[in-house]
Amino acid sequence: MAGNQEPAEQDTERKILEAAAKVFMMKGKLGASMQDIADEAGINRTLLHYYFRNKDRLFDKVFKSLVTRLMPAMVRIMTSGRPLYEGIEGFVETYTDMLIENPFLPVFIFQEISLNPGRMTGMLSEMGIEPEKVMRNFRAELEKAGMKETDPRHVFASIMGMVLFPFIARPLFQALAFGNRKEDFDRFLQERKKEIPRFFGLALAGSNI
Amino acid sequence: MAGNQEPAEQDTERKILEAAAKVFMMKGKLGASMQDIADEAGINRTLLHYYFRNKDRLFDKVFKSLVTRLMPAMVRIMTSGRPLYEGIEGFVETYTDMLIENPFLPVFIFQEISLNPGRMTGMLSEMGIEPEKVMRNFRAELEKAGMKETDPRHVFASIMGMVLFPFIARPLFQALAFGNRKEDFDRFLQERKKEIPRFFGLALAGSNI
DNA sequence: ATATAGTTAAACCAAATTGTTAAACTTAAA
DNA sequence: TTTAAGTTTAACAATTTGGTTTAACTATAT
Repeated sequence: MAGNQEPAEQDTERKILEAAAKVFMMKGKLGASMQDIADEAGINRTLLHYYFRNKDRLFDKVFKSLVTRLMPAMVRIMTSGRPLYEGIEGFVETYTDMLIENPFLPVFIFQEISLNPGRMTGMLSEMGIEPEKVMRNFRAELEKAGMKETDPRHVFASIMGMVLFPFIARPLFQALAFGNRKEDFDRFLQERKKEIPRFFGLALAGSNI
Repeated sequence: MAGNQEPAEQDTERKILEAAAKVFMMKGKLGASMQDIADEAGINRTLLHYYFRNKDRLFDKVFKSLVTRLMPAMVRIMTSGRPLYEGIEGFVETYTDMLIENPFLPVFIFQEISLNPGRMTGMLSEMGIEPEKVMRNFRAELEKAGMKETDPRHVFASIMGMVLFPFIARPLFQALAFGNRKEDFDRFLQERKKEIPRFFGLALAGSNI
């Protein structure tokens, strides 16, 4: 074929998706204009439509890719196969690092699934995630670790909440508890990788007396 | 003065604010139109401008009132004066109940402070909240309870995260872990009032061996 | 050299939304 | 009954935005 600029084509598409993800995350779906995204990507607005037809289709692509980035880690904790404490330690570490790289991700995702809850259900099965199976695995892990009597969903909600809170509440929390000193907050996030597992270790110890 | 319909006037203003809060929470600031709010309040759109001039002023009023509703409970936990465990128990209970009444509140608030972080700092001092003082109190409480070596901010982040997570992730979490059975999810929220304090009790026991 | 995908520029339309204005109507207080 | 605040209706201007179209330009593979 003639005129095949494959590298440029792929590069542009990637550039657009990256720019769109950034802008969508920072301004929300409605707050972000196609022009904003074009500017961020350093291209013409017409080209956006050339590649992705319209805003909805672009947003869907971006959103799906972000969710699939967020979810696997979330599932991994429940299917790790390692002893609970180490499983938690590994999960908290990698998940926290991922969130440090994408600080706007959680608020963005949760806002969007709150505005459009119907979209999720289908997306989960598309990703090959089977809730019952995941939950059964997780329960088995907990029993191995000696937390027989605890509903695994409570443990799961606690872990997720503990990891996510600083990111979700960041501007408020950073102002309230760190006098808006970003460095202090960042150090806190690093500490948290040890502190959350330690906390679960204590609870396990307490329950095994 | 002539033509003083004070009751009607107050009633309308209240109706508008309630409607606006509901619509803003469900659709976000940008997703909500003045017409939506007028419809929800059962009044004419013109009247909205008559009372609140423009969308920004209306939104500010609503947002401030929602934040002041959300914050005091958040501060109370750190200044309760009761022994830690009971303090946590009471906080989790009242906070959870409040969130059950306002399920969209957290996502809405955190989205908005994420989009407009600057607004918060001023709002905090307006509300008479002094971060340092609150934090000092909380640290004292923790020491009394025997958690001397723990940074109070970690405990705070953990409690808040554990309480908030089910609400923030609701559509996703409810689908993943409860097969979208609302009743099961609601029961889970009730259980959580006991489960979170129990968890902290275990951790305390573990740390005091 | 030419055909073609990629890209830009410019102009444009259509829809939605905010905010404003003027006029009329309602109701209750004075 | 008059007055004035509260309220509705209708219409309008201004702006933003998404989306489309057309023509031109670029670079490259054939």
